[in-house]
Amino acid sequence: MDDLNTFKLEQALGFHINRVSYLMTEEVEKRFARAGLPIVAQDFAILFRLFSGGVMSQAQIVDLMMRDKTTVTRRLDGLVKKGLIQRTPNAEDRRRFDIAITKQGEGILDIAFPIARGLQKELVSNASEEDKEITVKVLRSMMQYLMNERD
Amino acid sequence: MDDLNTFKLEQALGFHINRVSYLMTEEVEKRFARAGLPIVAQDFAILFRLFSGGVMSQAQIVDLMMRDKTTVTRRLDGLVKKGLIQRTPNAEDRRRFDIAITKQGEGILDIAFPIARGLQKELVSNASEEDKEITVKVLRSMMQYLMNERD
DNA sequence: ATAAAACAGTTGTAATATACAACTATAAAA
DNA sequence: TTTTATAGTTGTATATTACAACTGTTTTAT
Repeated sequence: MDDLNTFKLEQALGFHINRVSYLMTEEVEKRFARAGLPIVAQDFAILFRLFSGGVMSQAQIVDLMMRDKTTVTRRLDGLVKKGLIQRTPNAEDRRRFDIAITKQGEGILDIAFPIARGLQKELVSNASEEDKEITVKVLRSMMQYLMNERD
Repeated sequence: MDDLNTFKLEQALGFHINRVSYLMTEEVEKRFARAGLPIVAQDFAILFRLFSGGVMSQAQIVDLMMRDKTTVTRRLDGLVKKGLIQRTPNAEDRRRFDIAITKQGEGILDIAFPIARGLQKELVSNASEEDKEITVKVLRSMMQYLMNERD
């Protein structure tokens, strides 16, 4: 079951996780586009974090996104250009910017959130509460292991 | 629980799936690189499919990878250049190529497979057999839903 | 039988995503 | 006060991806 000759991809957890992740992102972005929203999934994640968590530094967003700071700089540039977030110099530390979602960004989020949330619900509509909880539990423990491996 | 103001990302299934997918790919590629393997996760998937499924056309690989045919052409170009697969003109249909893994490709797969499989096992080492099965079941139903949405 | 449509694959090109190296400016530590 | 660390940007390079347009081949329709 576990060697190269007998292993079946179709029953491997990792295979399913990657595929669902890919398809889910593709589908939510298709729906965003259909609704005329000028954002991709990553943008949505940033906007949502800023909405719930409030003002953040770019370094904090780097941690959340797990991308290089230069990558984050440029993605935030894009969101600023679209008017969805704003950079304000931080008062205490003049190296920093405070990144905040704008009213316009909130307007986008108001439309994007039900779309993303709706897809999620559709996807697990035939799974029991218990099964969903178990799935999250398993995924969370995988995540924790991977985060430890990371540093 | 389900509106923009009260929703918690940390208990959302979609969030975990995306994050685990990202971290898992990153980690397996780090381990491939450490072992001196000249492949990324996508290459591994192709090599593995060719090994288990035998010779395929590029169109079949397109379906498996869920990428545009031009993208697949170029990724296969890379694998041919590395000597890990080979293209042979198909005998019956002269538009087609038969794509096959080479001896050298199998050599790489012999090293890559235990690495990928080992990581998978580490990741779910503290989950029960039952919980793993439930997780695969949930993911598979999500996948099916998304595949239906697709066309 | 032949014209039209579909299919398999490639090439040109452009967009997007990503990060490393090197940099500026500022703050914290020695 | 000198050194080191932090926050963020810019230059540059690479990888991934796909659309449009193309060639050649096979299948379908007329």
